[in-house]
Amino acid sequence: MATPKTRTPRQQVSCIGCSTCDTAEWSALSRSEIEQINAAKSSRHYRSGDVIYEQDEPCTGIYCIESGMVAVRQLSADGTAKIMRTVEFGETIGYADFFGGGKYRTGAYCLEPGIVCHIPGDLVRKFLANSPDLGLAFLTHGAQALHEADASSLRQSVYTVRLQLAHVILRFKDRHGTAQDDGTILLQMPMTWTEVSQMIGARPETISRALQSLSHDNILRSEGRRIFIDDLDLLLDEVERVEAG
Amino acid sequence: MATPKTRTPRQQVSCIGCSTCDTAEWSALSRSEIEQINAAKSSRHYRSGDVIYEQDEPCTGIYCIESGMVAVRQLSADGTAKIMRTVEFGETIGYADFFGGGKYRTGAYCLEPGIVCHIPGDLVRKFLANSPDLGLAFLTHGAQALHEADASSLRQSVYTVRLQLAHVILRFKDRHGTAQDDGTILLQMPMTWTEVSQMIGARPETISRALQSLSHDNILRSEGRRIFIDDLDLLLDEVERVEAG
DNA sequence: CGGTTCCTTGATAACGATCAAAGGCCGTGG
DNA sequence: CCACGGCCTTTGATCGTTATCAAGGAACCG
Repeated sequence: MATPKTRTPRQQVSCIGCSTCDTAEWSALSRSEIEQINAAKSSRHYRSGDVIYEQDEPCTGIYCIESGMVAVRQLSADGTAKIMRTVEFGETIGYADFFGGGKYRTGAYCLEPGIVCHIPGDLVRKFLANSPDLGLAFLTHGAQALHEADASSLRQSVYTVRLQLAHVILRFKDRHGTAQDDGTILLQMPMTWTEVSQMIGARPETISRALQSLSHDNILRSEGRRIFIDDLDLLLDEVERVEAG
Repeated sequence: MATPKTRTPRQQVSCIGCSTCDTAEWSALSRSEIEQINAAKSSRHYRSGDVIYEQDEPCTGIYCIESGMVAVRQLSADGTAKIMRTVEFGETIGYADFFGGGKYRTGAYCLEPGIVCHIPGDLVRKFLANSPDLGLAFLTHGAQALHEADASSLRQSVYTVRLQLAHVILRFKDRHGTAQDDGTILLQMPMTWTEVSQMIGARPETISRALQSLSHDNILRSEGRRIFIDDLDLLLDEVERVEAG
């Protein structure tokens, strides 16, 4: 039984029945193994902006998102940050860095308040040595992440900022959008526009102008972090015109 | 014992003693398992430009590069290609797509003539189910690939084309460069400049101009696909000035 | 040889970055 | 409760980089 998407934040959560354990990789584990994780893990509530782990820190283990939304970012040497991906409840992060070497090569912090659990590295390694299924699950997840990274990189090469913005909005629409009575879709952005600019690899000013441009074409209206998608078809066209040639 | 880097292309190769089997993931397998692979695999010689597998084709297995250099590319809907990474002998490709879903989400073709072996998917799956070590090896390799994709994406966001070009040249220098008597380094590019432009996500004209610009600053000279790096320090500075802040 | 692909160069335009400034929103502390 | 400071957002003006279009020449292959 899936845990409902909206949940009241709890300080202490159990792996038993946790949405993360029902999803993806952890479902490969037996009940008794999950209980071992439950005993060894530590969970903590994070507020918006709280850092889960920092780039270049040594890896201590991996993290499960119980609730909230997390940004995975990479810092350039000159200090500018790029958000590589966002992760929501049910997903595991830090495993690629964990397997790839001793250090976190990306950082992670919370966009929305939420609960994140830490699973010690030893335990992961131990289970992995016995359970090929768990390894395969991580492999599948990692392959998906790689594909999305590639796709994102491709978009960055060929899309204008306006197009990339449309793409981002459509992505979030699926998860965070709610249909209104008047047929428009209300979308509460889960991050600041500055952070959106870091996802796309542009400047905040450029995002602001791209938003303005979409607004001018009567595709949407924005009020702060809220967006009203007036003409979803136009927005879809915007992206599909390029994606479908 | 590692097989020497330069090898004469052979039509038929054995996995026993093959450089690929000594490296990375396959070293996790026992001798008898490698012999099974040897019996089931098929190897083939590819010329420059020959396609190993095409995007959107169903996955039949994974490929080991025995010799030569391979480009992994992704096609945009409008037909423009982006080279996501290049792979050389000893590495395995296609595994991420294999684990990630039924279809190849990237395409692969040879930049240089070489021998590539195909290992049927069933066999991979079978070994993977029994050998956690093999899974872990793929996991490690995949994590590395993801990290490199992230790093490349970050560079694309913050570097100018000239800087990215300098970075690419330095990458290839390590593998393909040879020191000359006069202190310069001779580098034979393993791909066309148009392909370099596809790696970087720029137009060929822009690469040509960036090359011109580096040339004008007495950092290097280019003659066709050959580059003479006159001032390696300047070239390193070019990149480090940004990487080291 | 003839055709193709690749490379180069020039002129121009589009896009996004940069710099600067002002207003809004929010949390903090007086 | 209000004032303050900080961060986010917006807008304008300008500049730099890269794309685009076009055409000529070189290299390569059948």
